[in-house]
Amino acid sequence: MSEFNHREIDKKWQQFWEENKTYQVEIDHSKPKFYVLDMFPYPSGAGLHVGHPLGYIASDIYSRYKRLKGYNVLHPMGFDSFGLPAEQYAIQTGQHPAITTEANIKTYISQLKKIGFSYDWSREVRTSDPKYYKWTQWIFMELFRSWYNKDADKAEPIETLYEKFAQNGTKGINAACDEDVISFSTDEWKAFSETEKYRISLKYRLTYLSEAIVNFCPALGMVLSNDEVKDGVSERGGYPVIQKKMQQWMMRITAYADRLITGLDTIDWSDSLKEQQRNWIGRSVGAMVKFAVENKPETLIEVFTTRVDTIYGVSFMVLAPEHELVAQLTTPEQKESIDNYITETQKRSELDRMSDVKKVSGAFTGSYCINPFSGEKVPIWIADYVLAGYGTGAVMGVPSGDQRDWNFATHFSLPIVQILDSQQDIDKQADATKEGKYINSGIINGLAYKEATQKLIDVLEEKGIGKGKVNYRLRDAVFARQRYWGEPVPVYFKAEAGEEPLPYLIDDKDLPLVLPEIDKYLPTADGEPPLGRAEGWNYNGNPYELSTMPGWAGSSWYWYRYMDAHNENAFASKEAIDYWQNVDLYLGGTEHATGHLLYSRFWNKFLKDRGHVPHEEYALKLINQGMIQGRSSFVYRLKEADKITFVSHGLKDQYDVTKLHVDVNIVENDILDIEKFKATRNDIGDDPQFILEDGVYRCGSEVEKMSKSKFNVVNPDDIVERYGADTFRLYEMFLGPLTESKPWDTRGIEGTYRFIRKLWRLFFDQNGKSIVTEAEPDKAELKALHKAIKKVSEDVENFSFNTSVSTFMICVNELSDLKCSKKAILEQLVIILSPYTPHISEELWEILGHEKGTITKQAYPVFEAKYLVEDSFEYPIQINGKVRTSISFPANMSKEDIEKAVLSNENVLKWLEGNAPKKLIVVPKRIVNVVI
RNA sequence: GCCGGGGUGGUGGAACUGGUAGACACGCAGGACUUAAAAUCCUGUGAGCCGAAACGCUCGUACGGGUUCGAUUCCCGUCCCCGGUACCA
Repeated sequence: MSEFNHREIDKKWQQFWEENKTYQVEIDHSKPKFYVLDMFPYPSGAGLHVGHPLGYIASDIYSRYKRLKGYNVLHPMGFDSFGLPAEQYAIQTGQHPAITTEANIKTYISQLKKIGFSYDWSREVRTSDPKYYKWTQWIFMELFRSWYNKDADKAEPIETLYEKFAQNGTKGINAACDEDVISFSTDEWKAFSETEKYRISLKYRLTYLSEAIVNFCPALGMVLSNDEVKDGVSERGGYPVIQKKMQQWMMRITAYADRLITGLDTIDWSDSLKEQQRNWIGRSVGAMVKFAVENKPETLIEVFTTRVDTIYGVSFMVLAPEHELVAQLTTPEQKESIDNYITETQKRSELDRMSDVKKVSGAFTGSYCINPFSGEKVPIWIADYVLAGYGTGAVMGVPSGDQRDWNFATHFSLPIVQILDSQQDIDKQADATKEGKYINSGIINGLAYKEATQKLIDVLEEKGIGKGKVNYRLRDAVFARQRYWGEPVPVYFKAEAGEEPLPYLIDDKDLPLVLPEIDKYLPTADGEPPLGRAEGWNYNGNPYELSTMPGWAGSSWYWYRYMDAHNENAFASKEAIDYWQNVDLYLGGTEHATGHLLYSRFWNKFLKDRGHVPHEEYALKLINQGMIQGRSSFVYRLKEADKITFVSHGLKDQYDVTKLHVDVNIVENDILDIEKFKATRNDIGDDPQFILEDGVYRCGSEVEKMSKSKFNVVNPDDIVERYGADTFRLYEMFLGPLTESKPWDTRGIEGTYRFIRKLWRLFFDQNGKSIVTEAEPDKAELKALHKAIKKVSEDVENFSFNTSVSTFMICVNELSDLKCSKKAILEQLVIILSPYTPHISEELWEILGHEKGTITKQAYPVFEAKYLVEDSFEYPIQINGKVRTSISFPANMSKEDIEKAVLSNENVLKWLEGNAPKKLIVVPKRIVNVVI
């Protein structure tokens, strides 16, 4: 083989691995286990682009490295195959989402296989497979069958709650539950009917029904995701969208808020990601205070505040426009303005409401409430910066201490009261200080922050008008989608005579509840979700729930399914879970920080509580890979010309032009392939003109998100076909640090391609004759090799794959300069390369005379320090911070001796010009600085 | 807006714990080989300055300050870009 042929080599080894089931893994108690997990992809219709495999390549390198280090590595792949895009496609084309999904998965698998990943494909899972979602439904049922006992700080079977009710009624119950639970005694409990007991229990379960606000599009009759809403109208059709309350299944994730925070201290995830989760959960310590409405002492407005100490500074009360008391509090004179304001608010999404802080808006209800401490009358307003879903949906306005309140008060001419003697310039802006002593503050006058807060909370609790409370920004998760392409909720509704229907779980033996066939994927005429179209969609005559589960359901437990992917009796066998335990390394994007990565931790903690899994946290280490952006190319079209004319990038400033995206696949090194351009575009006329520079058409470029509409999508298949899987793998790693986002630029791949060919030439001469020798390596060769072993091992452990590719390049350059083709060196080089370049490493391993396919069974080489010892170091010598000369000293020379030697060095003395050094800094093995 | 991340040559990036900024690679320029091309190899390549050359000098890690003998690295402020913002996955 004179030139290395990547097509043949890739094919040969991919086939070999498949036939020999090289990467299939079984429970093996003789080896330590290691579980490397990739976030599984949603199989979109566009297929993989070069950005997707970045994390997969990194995790594959790590997996292969760990195997060479003697671990039994579980490295699986699957598909998160329920989701909105397949459904939208189904709505447009009538094609069943299962069919498009199946086709997309096929494409994904073939694309992934071409890159040579060491996945155990026998364990592949798909969330939309009934055999899989049977267990998603089962976990939903387990959640429904559980309540959260705050005393035990864990989820327990609902039966234990029934027992507690039977023993003591609601006395002493400390549960995560709905706000509106009622109190009762043992006797009352016993007197309740079974249905009544059941109805009560629904308010305690970890999945429950509740009202939640959704984006509703009346014209489409659909609930839309935020993604489908653009500027207040639906993306499809451009119809108005309003915020509407709707009965929804919810998950009581807030019960786990504290454990989700404290658990972060036990896992090796990046600080920034942990910080995002902490902030998302948003634990804040404060107080709940009830304000009675003027002349209606029985009507209480509850507010949560983290600054109860500022209570004497309250000059207004603001409710969310959706707050349940708004209608009742609005006086007839104010009704019109309040109604208008509410209508306006409904048009705005939560994000708009939060983002827009410059514009102050609000409306006065006409009512007042009474400050429970000062007894003063406080006007009640509504404003959209208060969100119904956070806290109690009401805030007390303290303009002197909070900038947003200050803006509101200033805008509406409400009083601003100073409450701390240390507050400064409160006529110009709010001052949130906690320093100083309170003034104008009744019972806390003269106190400092800590005592004042304690005193106020004591009084609140004593009088029963409030209490100290921990509040979370985290809200319970909505667990229902009015969509077709998701897991059916295994619940049916049944009513006692004359009663509201109640939800009941189907029997375990009836799982999975399989998604029914329907004629269209749209809501029904009367606005029910698509499942309303399914015929016979009932359980023994009782209607099923019509919503399906959200996208995150199936991805919240999938790592367990890989452990035992085909088990029909459990989500995974006890034996499998005992062996594989949890994920040692999890790789995926940061965009999942507050979604998937939080929900999955929640489900895992729940499964732990109920004894189904062994650990509180499922992913010990998490690495977030960055995004790969696209590099878009542009052509410049003349705005005014008789014929359609494009002008080259360098000349465009001389004309009036429009910038247009052009497919990056017909551009090479920024030079446009004009013939292909003409052939592939039908919007440029028959005979477009080109104004060239240097005889070619140069395109402009910009870095943007990779997407079809920007014509900058690069398909890994094309790259693999042209350069081979190994070059592609190396280049993806070489592109930059794993965790950063960086642009794809196909040009640079030549460098890694050259590297591979250079590597090949260590084995063969131009005629394809092997030049490998059995000679003993010398010190320089061993040094080059062991330097690489050392650096690459460190880099793999630290996930610095980009610098390890550089190290390989340097090593091969050195060996090439040394004309080293010695077997002893090449063998080890090929092994350390094999996680990065598995195909060519296998090939070269065989060429070196080893049994075919045995490189995966080798031990990872260990570097030997003796080859790396430096006998001396070259010290740059700085005079006043500028390098003026350098001196070489033995490696083991003491700091004192170096100092002496420096100060007696001729060159140094010349630079000192007779000045006595003030200070001498010697940094061992680095630098010497003489300050004069 | 809020939360998190980032900003270094023409380009992607490197730089250990604060110690010679620009490793490695792309691109570009010049050269060798070749009838030619490809491939390969060699040389140069942050900006500016001095000079025949060697040597050398000044500036330079988004911007403005600060700490330090010394700052891409630490601190304060500003600008810009990316991710998330609860129904995209």
